[in-house]
Amino acid sequence: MAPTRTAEDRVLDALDQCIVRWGLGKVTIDDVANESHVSRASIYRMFPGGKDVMFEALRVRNTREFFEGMRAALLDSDSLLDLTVQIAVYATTELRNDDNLVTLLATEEATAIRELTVDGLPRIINVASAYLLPIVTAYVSHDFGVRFVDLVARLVISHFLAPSSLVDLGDPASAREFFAPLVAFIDLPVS
Amino acid sequence: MAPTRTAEDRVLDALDQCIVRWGLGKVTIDDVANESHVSRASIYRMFPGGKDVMFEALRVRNTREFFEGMRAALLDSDSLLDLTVQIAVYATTELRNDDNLVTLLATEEATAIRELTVDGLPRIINVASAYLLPIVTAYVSHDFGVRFVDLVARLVISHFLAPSSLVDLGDPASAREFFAPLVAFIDLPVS
DNA sequence: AGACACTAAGACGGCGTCTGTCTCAGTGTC
DNA sequence: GACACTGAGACAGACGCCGTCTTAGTGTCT
Repeated sequence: MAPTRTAEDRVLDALDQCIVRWGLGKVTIDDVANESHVSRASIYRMFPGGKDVMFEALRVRNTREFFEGMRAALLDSDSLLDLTVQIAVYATTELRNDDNLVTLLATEEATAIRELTVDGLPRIINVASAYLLPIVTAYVSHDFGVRFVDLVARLVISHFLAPSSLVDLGDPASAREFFAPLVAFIDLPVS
Repeated sequence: MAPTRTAEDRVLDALDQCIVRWGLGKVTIDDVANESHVSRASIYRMFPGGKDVMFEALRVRNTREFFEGMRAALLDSDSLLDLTVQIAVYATTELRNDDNLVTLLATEEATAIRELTVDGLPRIINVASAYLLPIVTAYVSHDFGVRFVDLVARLVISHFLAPSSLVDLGDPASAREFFAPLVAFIDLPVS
């Protein structure tokens, strides 16, 4: 109830609530307006383009918050492998514990999968780069870091959607075993 | 998955699922058809009149199951007061523990309240009479029993929707204290 | 085999709801 | 008083849902 919460934040919070209650496909602008106590007109002023833009804004906010939480949770690492394992384990665990996401996968599977692959993955990778590149570049070059973050993001999401019998990225030991060969050839401890 | 489950049961189960997922007001016949794997045409054949009739069928089934559960849970009683307390406590507890109902009251309050008052109460009282009259008439006449079941049903629902500071019908002692004066003048142990 | 009952699939018109844009009146701030 | 912003609501158009209907396909009887 802090008055510092912007109107946009209140609308996006309301949208989130509506999605939880009624599912992605059933939310209307009127629902969000009622829930947020912001008029429909103001919502359209806030998100020119309407529903799609508002939904995209929520996804961007959620993605940001996801990686903010990750950055706050990362401990000091002594190698790229160590850092990668921390990232993969945190991300996998968070995804598995995200009740909204799990519900979405159960009730609106097609939409949820698109959001984690074709539709949403580019944005996820962009945000991941913004948050993780400064950390990753402690071990590798910028250009390599970009490709490495891209790779890890894809692998984590893929293993979340379709768990492998060979590896559990939610388990540190298993994740380490999995990533070791991938980073071995450039894993240089920071002297 | 028992093959004995009728198509109607499967449709009503699907409807129940859809309501849980999407809320009363957002369920479409197509949702139910997909969820139940019964075609839309068959649903209309099954419930002539469409959506309203199907919803009413589910409410009837739910009400029946509620009172079947109650009848199975009732222990032998030695007086009308004792029986009344058992009924009130069971009903109140069940209502409070009904997750679907609680969710409905949180997200679609207006509809949920109508369902427990103006719209649904006549049906509830009818079913309550059908299940409880045979038991109640151990202590009182048929005509009095009808009016008594009606009275108890109204009181339980009223106290569920608007809890009183004077009495908690979920608590046996409190319920006994509350009902004692109401049944005192006709409470005749079955000699 | 043929008659019968039943179902899934989907086309159809009608209607209600949602969308996105707009106007207008009210409020608070310089 | 000028300005920026908001809520309320009208509006046309699009869309989705409803309820009915037809058609083709399946399984069960005699």
